[in-house]
Formats: sequence, C-alpha cells, structure tokens
Amino acid sequence: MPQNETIRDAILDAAEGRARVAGYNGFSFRDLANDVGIKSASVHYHFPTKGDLAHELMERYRIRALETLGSPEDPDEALRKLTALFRAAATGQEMCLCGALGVSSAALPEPVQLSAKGFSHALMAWLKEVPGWEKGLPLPPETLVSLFEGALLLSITARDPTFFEVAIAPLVSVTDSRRLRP
Amino acid sequence: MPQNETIRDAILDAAEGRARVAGYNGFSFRDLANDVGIKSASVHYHFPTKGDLAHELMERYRIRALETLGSPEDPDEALRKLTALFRAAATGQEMCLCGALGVSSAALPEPVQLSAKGFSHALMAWLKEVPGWEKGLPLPPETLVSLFEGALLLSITARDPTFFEVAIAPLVSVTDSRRLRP
DNA sequence: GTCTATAATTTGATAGAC
DNA sequence: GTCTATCAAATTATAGAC
Repeated sequence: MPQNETIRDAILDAAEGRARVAGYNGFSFRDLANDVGIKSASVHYHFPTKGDLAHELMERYRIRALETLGSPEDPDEALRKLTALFRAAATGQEMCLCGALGVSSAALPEPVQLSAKGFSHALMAWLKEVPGWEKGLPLPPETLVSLFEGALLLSITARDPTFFEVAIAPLVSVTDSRRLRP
Repeated sequence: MPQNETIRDAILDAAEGRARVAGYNGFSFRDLANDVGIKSASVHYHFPTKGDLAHELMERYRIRALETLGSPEDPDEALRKLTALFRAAATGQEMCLCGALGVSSAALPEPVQLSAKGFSHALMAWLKEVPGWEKGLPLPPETLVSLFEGALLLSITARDPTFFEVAIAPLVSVTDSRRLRP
C-alpha cells in the first residue's frame, strides 16, 4: 500500500486479494473498509454496488496483465511471459482473478460475468497476436490458457505451489528444445 | 429426485447442484431446505454444520466419480472415460465440485480443504493405475487433469460449452492416432 | 469524502415441542 | 425426524450530518 495511492485503488487492492483467495461471496464491504481503514459507507461512496466494484476490479486486472505481458517478439518469449504470470500466482497461492470469479459465473452480476469472460478471451487474443504463434506454440492458445488456469486451480486446491510446476513441466521442457504439438 | 431417495441424499443432491454453480458461499441451509421441501432446522439435523455437509458432499462426489471411471484396461480407454466425465460437466455448464470448492480452498473448513485436495489426487492416482499409462498417455496425469479442470473452468467462465471441446481438441485428435508427448 | 446510524434481509446455528 | 420459534451476527445498501 504505497503512500501515494488513492483510497479508491487501496479498496481495489484489498478486494483483489480477498476475491482471489475467497471468491466473490468471500468478502464484504466491511472487510474492505477494515483493510483500508475507513467505514463501509465510504466504500459505497467509491463503488455503489458490489457488482460495480467487482466489474472494475476485473477490468483493472485485465489491463494490468496485458501491460505485464507486453508485446513478445516470438512464441517462446510469449510462453515464458505467460508462464511467469501464472507462476507468480501459484507461488503466492492466489488464484487468477478470472478463475476465482468465473468459477461461479452464473451467480455473478452480468457485467462481472462479461469482464471475467473478457479476461480469458484477452489472454488468448494476446497469444494470437504473437508473430508465428500458429507453428511456434507447443499447444493452441485455448489449450495453453486452460492448462495454466487448471494447473493454478489444482495448485491452490492442493495448497502446494510446487504442483503448478509439475503440471506444466511438459511445457517448460518443451520450451528448451522440442514441440508438444504433433 | 427419485422417489426411493432418502432425504439425506436429496439434501446432498441439492447442495451439489448449488455448490457447483455458486460455490461454497453461494448457497444456504434455507436454499437446500426449500429445494428438498423441508425446513432449515431439519437440514441441520442431518448435517450439523455447513462444513460437515460440504465434506460429505465432496467425499460422495469422489466415490461416485471413481465408480463412473471404473478400471480401464489401457490408456486410450482411460482418456476417453476421463474426457466423458469432464465433458458431461461442460455440457451441463456445472463446474467440477473439486474446482468449485478448491478455488477458495484457504477460506474453507479444513476437512473440506482436505477432501477437495483428495479428489484431484484420486483422479491422478486413478490414471497411474492404468496399465501402460507412462508411455500410453499423451501427457502426464498432473498435466491432463489440470487441462481438463482448466478447460471446464474457462468453459463455465465463457458460458460456452463448446469452449471445452476447442481447448481439449489436441488431446482428442491425438487419441485417434498420434502422441502429444515428445 | 467520510462519518454515524440504521434499514431490510440473510445467514449459520440452537432449543425445545411434537 | 421434522417442526416452530428464535438468536446473534453479518450482509448490502441508503439517508443525512459534517
């Protein structure tokens, strides 16, 4: 929590941490207020409803992820960047926000549903912007992103950061030399 | 809801449906009572706490899954059976219970944490009991189960059953002839 | 922008009658 | 086993003072 951060961002930071650990129904406005050091009515001033908050949270998460991923020049670099993104989550034992919310998609306000879907779509679209992805990636974008989300999900379920590494090991070894795709 | 079903099983059925759609915090004892046609105090008679209920739910889910999977004689049959299990969930747009609960593992009562972890472990152990799995499966068990969970998770997130098929397409085509593993 | 106060509802859980 | 009745706490959200 940097000192030059707005209250608004501090609320989003608190919400992101709690949502990634406990899901949409796993945190309350009072939780966030306590985290930030204000009252819950003040949280409502910044975000009228919980749906508004979660929607903006998901949008910020997508924008930041794409910033982190950048514009790789080749498929190997793209795979390394994507691996690093999910590995950081596994190491910290925090689910990807997209999976944390999307798993209960049908129970979410529609704008939150759409932004969660938008995140996964954005990751796959990002892979398809990499020059030579069709022949250079070891698996198609949909399969790769599914594998990363699933490996992270089971790593959280097992409460074991190393499970992630075991699950994606075939990708990593392939990055060195060989191809998975037939 | 078969007529020869015990109230206890009917409660578990209702809980399973709701937990797979909305997660651990996405249903209440009153929801289940209404689904079954009794009062919430009666649900507490069968399951004293919500943790008790979710733990038993997860155990039943694991036992049933292993019954459905059976004892395949070769890796190709095993992959077909596992695909069918996850495909059914994707078609019905219901998350795997293990993922639905495990995604918020840190926020669950410990017995529920352990049974969710136990389910994913059971699937991988089941694959490793199949004769010839080491050379016959297109990917290692940890990678395969991660891919299935992730493809299902993103299929739910996208609210699109066909995403699952796209994500696992490399596996299916490989079942016909080739190998993914280098 | 933040507060106090509060409304209206829901939640997990228990006591005790039948 | 199921019910009525109830509790204490938590939840999302709003009104209005400062």
